[in-house]
Amino acid sequence: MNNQYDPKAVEAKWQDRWDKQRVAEVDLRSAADKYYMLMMFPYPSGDRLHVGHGRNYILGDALFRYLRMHGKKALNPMGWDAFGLPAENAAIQRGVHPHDWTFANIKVMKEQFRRWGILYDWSKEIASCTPEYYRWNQWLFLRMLERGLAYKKKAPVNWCPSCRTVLANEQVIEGACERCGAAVVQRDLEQWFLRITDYADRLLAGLDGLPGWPEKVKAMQRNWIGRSEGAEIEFPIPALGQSLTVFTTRPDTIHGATFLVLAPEHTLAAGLIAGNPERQEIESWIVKVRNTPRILREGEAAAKDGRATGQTAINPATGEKIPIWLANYVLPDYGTGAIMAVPAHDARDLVFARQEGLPVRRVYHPEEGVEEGADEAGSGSALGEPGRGLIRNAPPFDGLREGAETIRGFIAWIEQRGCGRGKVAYRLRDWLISRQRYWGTPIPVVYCERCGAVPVPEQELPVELPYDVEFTGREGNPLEHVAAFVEARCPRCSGAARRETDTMDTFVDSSWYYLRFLSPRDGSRMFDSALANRWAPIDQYIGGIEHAILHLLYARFICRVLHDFGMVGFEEPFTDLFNQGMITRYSEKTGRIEKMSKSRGNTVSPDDLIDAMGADTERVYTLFIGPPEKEAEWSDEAVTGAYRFLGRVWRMAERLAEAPAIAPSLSEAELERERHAAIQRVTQSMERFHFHTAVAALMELGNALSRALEEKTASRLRCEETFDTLLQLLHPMAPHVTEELWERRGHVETLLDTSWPEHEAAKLRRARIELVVQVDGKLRDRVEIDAGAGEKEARAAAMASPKVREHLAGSEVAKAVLVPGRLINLVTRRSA
RNA sequence: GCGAAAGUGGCGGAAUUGGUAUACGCGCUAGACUUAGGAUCUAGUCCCGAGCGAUCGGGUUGGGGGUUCGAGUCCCCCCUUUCGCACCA
Repeated sequence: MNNQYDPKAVEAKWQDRWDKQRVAEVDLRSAADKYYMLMMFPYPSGDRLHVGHGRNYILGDALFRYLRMHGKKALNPMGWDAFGLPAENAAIQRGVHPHDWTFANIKVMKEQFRRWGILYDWSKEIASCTPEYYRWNQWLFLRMLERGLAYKKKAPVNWCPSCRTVLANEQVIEGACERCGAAVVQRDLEQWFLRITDYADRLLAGLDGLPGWPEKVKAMQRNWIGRSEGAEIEFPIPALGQSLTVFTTRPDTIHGATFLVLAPEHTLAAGLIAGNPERQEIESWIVKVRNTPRILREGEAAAKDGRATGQTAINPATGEKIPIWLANYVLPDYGTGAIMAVPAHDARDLVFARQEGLPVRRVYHPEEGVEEGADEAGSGSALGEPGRGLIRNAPPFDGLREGAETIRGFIAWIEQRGCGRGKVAYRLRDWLISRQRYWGTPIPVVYCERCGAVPVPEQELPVELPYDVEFTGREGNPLEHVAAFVEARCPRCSGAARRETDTMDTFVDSSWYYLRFLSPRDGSRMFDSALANRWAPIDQYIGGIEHAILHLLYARFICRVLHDFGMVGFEEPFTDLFNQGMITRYSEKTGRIEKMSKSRGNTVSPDDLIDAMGADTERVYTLFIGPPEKEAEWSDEAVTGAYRFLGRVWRMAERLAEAPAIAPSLSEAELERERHAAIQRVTQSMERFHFHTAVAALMELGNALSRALEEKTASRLRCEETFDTLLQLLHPMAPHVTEELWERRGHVETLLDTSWPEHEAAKLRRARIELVVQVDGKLRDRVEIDAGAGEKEARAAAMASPKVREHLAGSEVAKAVLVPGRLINLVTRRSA
């Protein structure tokens, strides 16, 4: 007889059984109620999952099993976000085809999920790299193209002149190509965009209707959308016979605009420097700025660098001629790519004005008697604090106070004079979906010499990725060299045409996958709207904070597009969002505690851990490690705490026989109380996602039962009942060992099919309680008293305590505050 | 710089609504058992002081102030840390 806890055989047995019985499978049409949970769409990257990754899935599975025991057959599907750059890199570096590499990785990951004991509805499995899936990316693209939501424009890419290929941002290391080290340049290419900016306002407003989302994520999205109200103002340029439009949030400072600054990329730049004697120098400077990778240009307070164009514009408010400059600190794609510089009220403009010796003119002046700010840009740098100053020398606005009201007045005045209009600008840019890569969804367009860009007709979808491709990492997109793919017929005129070789950003795949899970094999449509409206939006989405912005914003955008197309009846795809914190661990490499990752060499392999202590141990520890929304440091030593706990539970099963048939005393009511208290605490903890306190409560119940067995204070029946409850409550965290012990206890039904226990309030009450006695708020004694005792009795019992008397000596009790069932506080007044 | 969150034993952390601070676990200490192990069990473990002792007294949730019979929790000021954003006009 072996009473050593050995999880290996037990876990294999139950994993096998869950697989065979397809326990997580949900019939979407007949399910009585709906609850749709979702884990992030994982990328099969080829690196084995480590225990840090496990947190997401283990958390989800604990929730799934918990719901299941509440009678909810939740839908928990899993699929693969299978396109992407690493597959292509693997092909280049190791000569494995991205397709084969990806599917090999998927197989490995599925096995890892299995070993964690995670239940997914695999009948709904999808992989975004299959034509059955990506044809609907193409279909959606065509619908968006029809409605002007997809369009093409020039945009810069990172270009390695030596490899003659496009690089992703992460392939550019300090301005150089990661492979060959050549200096990377910015090159303009015609690329496809989705018009997410049309939805900026709706995406922003929608955040207010998401109480189930973490504030942090909503704040990040608001920040990313970056809405700011202001005005567009026209500054006439007499020499060119046209005017320049700038965007400003501070039209009220227009009288202080002493020069204009354009981004070097601005379309008017060439015209403005045409007559400049230093034109050549300026042109090469422009090229230099443009070739600076965006990350460097925007990064860490890069020095301001500019050139005067030699031209002037007219400030429409003052009628003055002001110089026009080009400078790197003005971004080409925010606002109009041009600003009116007000150095007196803008810190950046001030720096630049001082550097170049440009004039500074104040609009707002401190009020009489108000201390003047430290420097001349003091006022105005803190917009939104009205009353910081008054306008002077700007008729007809003199005397107005800084604030939103004044700004509105200026906008009205500018509109009236016909030199501008109120305008809202967004930081959000349109979504660039073009990738010059093989391993992605081909964009369904062909280019015909006669007809131009022509969409591929719907009946010709999918445009399939060819399998036979050569991967060199050089000479651009491998697809360009596949003649059978590139050479096409124009759908309109049947003439010779060239197929688009750009593929789509993988965020397109992940922005609607949750809908495809509902009808994964439907070859006739993107998804089944009736099922989508029944099962979506997602009740609970669980994933990492790293997707707070891009993925979640794109998915919200696409959901609205589908809504506007009449395909779904809701605008928000994810009702409740939970972001689990990352698992960190000390890294030998860097000497710091960091996010667990392969590159930092601080991962812990679940395979080794499971071999040594079992998946249940990993699960319990992962849930016990701390509040799931916070970062948590993995401790190799602390894992043994979980292992010991499960071992104690395991051995307890045999010790149940030691309990006496009949309780020797009334003290077994205490065990019953502990059992109900545990039910209550675990349930409350689970509802709040506080799995760590749920585990703690179960450890306490285990300790209580262990004590009862040791001291033989409870009958066998009571001990068995307590043990069964422990197994039920522990099941979501440690499914294998609990099922096994449950079965060995002789139950026929599996634990997963039992219903979650409920606590009885009556069982939580004690007849006699310990009442804490405080004197002036300080704990002095505890007295035993009837639970239902009133203030009179409580006070009498408190006064009966010698310790309390001692502390009351020389004082009299002015009043007593009773918290029923908890404490009594005697407040003294010094005796006269 | 802006925004958000958080500071509790040697460590991870607990404490729905203001009501016994430090649950649970790790580590550590002592002991038991043992054909030595990363096994199991028992007891102890916030700090200071007194006592042979069961105990007793005092202090403690980053610092300071306030509200309250009572504050880890609420309010004000300060300090520190982490995360996110950052030439966004």
